[in-house]
Amino acid sequence: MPRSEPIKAVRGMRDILPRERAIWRVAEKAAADVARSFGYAEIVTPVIEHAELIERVGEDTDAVAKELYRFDDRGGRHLALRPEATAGVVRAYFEGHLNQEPPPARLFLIGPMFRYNRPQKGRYRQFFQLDVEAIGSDSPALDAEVIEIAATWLHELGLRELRLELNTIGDSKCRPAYLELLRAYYRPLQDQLHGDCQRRLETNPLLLLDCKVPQCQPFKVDAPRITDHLCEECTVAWAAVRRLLDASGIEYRLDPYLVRGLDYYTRTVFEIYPANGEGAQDALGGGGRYDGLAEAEGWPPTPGVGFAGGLDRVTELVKAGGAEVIAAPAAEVVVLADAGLDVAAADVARICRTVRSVAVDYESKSLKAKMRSANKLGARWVLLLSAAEVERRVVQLKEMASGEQVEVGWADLPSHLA
RNA sequence: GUGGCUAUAGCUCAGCAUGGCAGAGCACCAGAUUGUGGAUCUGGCUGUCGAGGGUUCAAAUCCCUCUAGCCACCCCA
Repeated sequence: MPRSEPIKAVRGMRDILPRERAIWRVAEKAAADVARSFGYAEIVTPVIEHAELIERVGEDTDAVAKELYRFDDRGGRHLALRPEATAGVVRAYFEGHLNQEPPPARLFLIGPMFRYNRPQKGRYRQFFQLDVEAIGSDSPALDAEVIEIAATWLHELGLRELRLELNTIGDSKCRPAYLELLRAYYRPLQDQLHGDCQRRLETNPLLLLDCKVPQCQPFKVDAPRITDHLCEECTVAWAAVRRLLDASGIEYRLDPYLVRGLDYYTRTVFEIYPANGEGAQDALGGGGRYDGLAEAEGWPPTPGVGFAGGLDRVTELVKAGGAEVIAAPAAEVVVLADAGLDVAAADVARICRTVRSVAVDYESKSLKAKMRSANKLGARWVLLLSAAEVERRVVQLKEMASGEQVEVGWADLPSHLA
């Protein structure tokens, strides 16, 4: 019989198998617990959004320009798989009338994001993020709060050796003038910049500071710094964020070259890395303030600040840190019945299920083989069932760890397993 | 998107320079042990050698294309 190639997972997509799922559950639970402890409520938004929502919000960023999953549906709508969560959460904030509630709306979301880039370890086309957003307030205290949530989450997971990079990129009041200064500084040097940077000089000069191409590095040192050209409000906010972080004991490093690829960010920007990680795909999270986003989406101007952390990388790091997350056995009790006793086995399992997770071994194998399987699965007890025992409504209850075995009536099983 | 490395049993890999019967360990199955797991011993099963094409009497081995994984760049989570 001709066999065709088995169908494999799509490039860049991966399965989280049961044994890995345990560590993910720990990371997700810590995320939800920490977010809730700061008064953040969970929200779920669609994976699919109008392409325009995504595109309006970050035209010149790689995530949108080169890595967006775009497609048209059967109705001819131009759609996209979300590459990040903020745009959708802000949309939901207005559509769900959360702007009618006392500001700020404190929200968190855990879910998959999609970017069409070249897969590598720690970089997948579908990846999972914890997203935390505080929408409706321009208080710099919320910038610090969001950072504290991020730091607390990672700390809870045992990740202590971290580096928090912090910067401000001004706002619509002071940034335009600064960008002109930056352009004026770089224009005479244009020929010496690499291709992308030459183009960005006019479209998005802030990205010049973030460039890592060697030939562009020498010019950064003398480039004008935004922190020297902030407006009054931004100066005050910048000082407040740092004061609050200092008070909370969170260490950070000022990085004048840290900018965000997305256009809607204002003022605070930050990224979190493992302290000693020299690898490339190692950013654990990042975020910042996006006071221009709501307006870019066509909603009333509304400030906001948020954080996105990568679950894939965080779980990887927790694992690498040697944290033992032992997956609980799929079933605590396994029923091993002789052939033809499936109905009785299911009955017994049903009784036990009131107090323990129970699986029945329906395979036609020797008892020895079934014992081996139960042992491998990590079962705490096995129940042995023969025709004669079914007749008498009893089972042999064996505790695996001690090897002790007793005969128990079916009705008494729950109390023996409690 | 650019450059490089890799792909052989369910898993980890050897075999490939110099073409000549498809291998090992682990896992799995069975027995040693007459319904009873873990340790040990014995035996057994398992393959389109990633896919497609080319060279050759002969290809896992040499050549080309594709696909996928990994590494660096890039980007970021």
